[in-house]
Amino acid sequence: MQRILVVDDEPDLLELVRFNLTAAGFRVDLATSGRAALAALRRSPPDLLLLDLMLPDIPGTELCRRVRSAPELAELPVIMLTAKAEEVDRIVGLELGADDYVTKPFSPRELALRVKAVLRRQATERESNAPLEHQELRLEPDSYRCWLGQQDIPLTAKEFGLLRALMSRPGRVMTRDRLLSEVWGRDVTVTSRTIDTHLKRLREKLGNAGNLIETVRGVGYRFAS
Amino acid sequence: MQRILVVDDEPDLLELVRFNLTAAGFRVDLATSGRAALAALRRSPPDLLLLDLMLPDIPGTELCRRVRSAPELAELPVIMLTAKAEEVDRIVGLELGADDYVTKPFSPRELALRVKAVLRRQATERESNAPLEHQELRLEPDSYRCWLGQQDIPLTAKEFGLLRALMSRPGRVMTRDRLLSEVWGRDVTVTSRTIDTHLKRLREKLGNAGNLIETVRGVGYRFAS
DNA sequence: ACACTGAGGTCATGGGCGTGTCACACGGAC
DNA sequence: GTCCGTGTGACACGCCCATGACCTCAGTGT
Repeated sequence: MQRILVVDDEPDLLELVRFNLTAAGFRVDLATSGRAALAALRRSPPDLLLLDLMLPDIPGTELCRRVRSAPELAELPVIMLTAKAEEVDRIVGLELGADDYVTKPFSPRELALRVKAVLRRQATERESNAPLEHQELRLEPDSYRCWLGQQDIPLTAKEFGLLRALMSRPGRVMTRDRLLSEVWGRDVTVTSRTIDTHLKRLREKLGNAGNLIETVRGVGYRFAS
Repeated sequence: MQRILVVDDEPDLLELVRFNLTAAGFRVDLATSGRAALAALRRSPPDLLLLDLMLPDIPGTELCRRVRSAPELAELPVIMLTAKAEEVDRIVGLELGADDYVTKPFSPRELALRVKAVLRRQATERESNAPLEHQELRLEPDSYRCWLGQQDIPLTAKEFGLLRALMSRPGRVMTRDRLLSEVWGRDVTVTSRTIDTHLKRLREKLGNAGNLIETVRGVGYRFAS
C-alpha cells in the first residue's frame, strides 16, 4: 500500500484528508508542523507528500525546497495545498518543484484524483528510466548504454531510441508510425526506408540478439517477449 | 500532431493560449462561442477540448454535457477553464464529466502540463486491447499473435484482421461489406472472392477451430458465440 | 426427384507491395 | 579536412494478395 504524509496545522482538515485518502486505499501519516514533517520524512519517506503552504514553523515552500535538494528525497512527489490560486505559478513551476497543487477548498474526490494522477505519472516516468533487460541484452536509458552480456554495444541515438521503444513493450507490435512519433517526435516526416535502415544497423550490431526484433509484415516490428 | 479546440469569448486569452499550446507542440483551433464550438466539433473533432465555463451563448457546462452525451464525442477529453475555484467540485465530478479543470488566472506552463497529463491518461486507457479468447483459440491484438492452445499460429495481416473483426463480435453476423470496411478500410474495392479466399486460408490454418467461423449464406460470416 | 440458380469454396497464377539491403549524399562535430 | 550519424533513392526479393475460372453445394421451384 502506498503511504502519504500529510502536513497541515489544521486538525479538522487533517482528519478530513486522512479519512478520504484512507478510503481511497492509501495509508496516511499526519504531521502538524514542518519540524514534525522533516522528522517523519527522515524516519521513513512516504510515497507522496501532501504539503500545506502555510505552516506554523517552517513555510511549506521552504520545506518543499529542502525535500527537493535532499538527494534521497528528490524523487518524492509533492502536492501543495494552498488557499491562494494566485500562487499557483510559483508552486508548480521549476522554482519550487512541486508536482501538483490543490486549492482550498477542495473536494475529497478531487484530492484523491490528483494524488493518484501524480503517483501514476511518477510510476511511468520511473519506468521509462529503468534498465530494460532481456536475456543477455541490457539497455540502460540513464546512461544511454547497451550491453550484450559483458560486451558494450555502441549505439547511435536513433538506434538506441528504436531499441528502447521496442524493448519497453516486449511482445507488442510497434507500427512504423508509432516508432516514428516515439523516436523521431511528432510531425516529423521521414521515409519508411529510414526506419528499415536504422533497424538493419541495429540488428547488425546486436548480432544474434538481432533476431529478438521480429518483423511483423504489414504491421510493424516486435521485440520478442 | 494532436489538435486542441479552445473555446473562450476573450480574444486576448485565446491568443495567449494558442501561442503557448502551439509552442508546446499542439495544433490549436479556436472558437469564441458555444455555437461555433459545436460546429467545429462536428466538422472535425479535436483530440482535446479546452472549454471556458462562461460563454456568450451556451454555458460551458451545457456544452460539456452535450459532448459527453454524443456517442462520437463521448471519449473526447475536456478541460474546463474557470475563474471560480468554488465550482471545481461540480466540474471534475461525475456530474459534468470533465477530465480536469484549470482556474484563471493560470500559468501557460501549468495549462500545457494539464493538457499533456489528460492526453497521456487517455492514451493509456485507449491502449486496452484486450486479448480475444474462445475455447483454445486466443488472439492478441497487441502482439498480433494468434494461439491455438500452446501452438503459435502465424497469420498474415489480412487474416489477422478478419479473425479479429469476427472474434470481437462473437455470434454476430458480419457482412462482407462490413468486413471489407473494417479490415481493408473504407473506399477500397476488392472482389468478393478475395474475402472468401482469405477466409479459406484462415480456416485452413486454424484446423478444427476453423469451424468456429460459420458461413451465413447470403449474409456474411459469423464467429461462434 | 430433378434440374436450375446463385452463393460460396477452391485453386493456380501474376503482380504488387512491403521489407531488406546497399550506396551515397548531406550536414554537423571535431 | 575527416569522420560519424542520418536520411533517402534504387534495387532485389519474396511473400502476400487479388483475381478469374472452375467446382461444390444449398436452396428453390416444378
